[in-house]
Amino acid sequence: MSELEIIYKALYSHYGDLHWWPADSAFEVIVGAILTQNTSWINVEKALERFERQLSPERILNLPIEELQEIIRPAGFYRQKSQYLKAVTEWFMSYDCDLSLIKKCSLTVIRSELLQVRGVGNETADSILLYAFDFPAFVVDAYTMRLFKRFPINAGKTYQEVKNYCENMLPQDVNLYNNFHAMIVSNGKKYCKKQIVCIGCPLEELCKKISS
DNA sequence: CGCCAGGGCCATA
DNA sequence: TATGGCCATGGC
Repeated sequence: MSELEIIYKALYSHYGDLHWWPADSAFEVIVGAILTQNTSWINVEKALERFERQLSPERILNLPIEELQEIIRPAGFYRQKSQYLKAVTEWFMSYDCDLSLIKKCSLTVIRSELLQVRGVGNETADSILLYAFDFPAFVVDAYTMRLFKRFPINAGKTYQEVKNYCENMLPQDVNLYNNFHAMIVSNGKKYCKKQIVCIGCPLEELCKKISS
């Protein structure tokens, strides 16, 4: 069993299935993925609530940029993110907002298209692929990097290296990728911010074993 | 008061 | 390829 699978099992025995992403629709996942860039989720929730149950591609495109900025202000970086939201929504509209149409395409095609959208980088693209469209795209984020550095797992230095390492090491399973990232984030918010071995962390025993 | 949060863009070397 | 500055709010 690989180190990754060992970590997964340790986390899973504690967290179980988290059923991410916390959103009511694929489009809300897309919006949330933009808004949460370098931003705490609690602030993203505040911004999402300010749409007052009226979050649709049409509305995002029709809203004057100033009004959109005012709505998403609590999520920070609101000037750039308002532009990003309009850009990614335009891309979504190019598929007529049709999920089945998007899912018929290959992961590679959709990923490269997303990466050409302003404001969509590696992590945002993979988050959208995995959590909005159910593609087997492993999501790497700051928590993942930190976690691997702590153990340590030499998965690589760049985003692509770490992503490829994980995808090659694990079965390409949407549900596995979904819950793995969800658990890494959930655990990372609480533990292992500074110390290598954190008391109470589900990975505590594993940390001790590896560091010894 | 300072630090950071579920990044990405851009300029520079 | 690899740094560094910048963006902005809210919690601690």
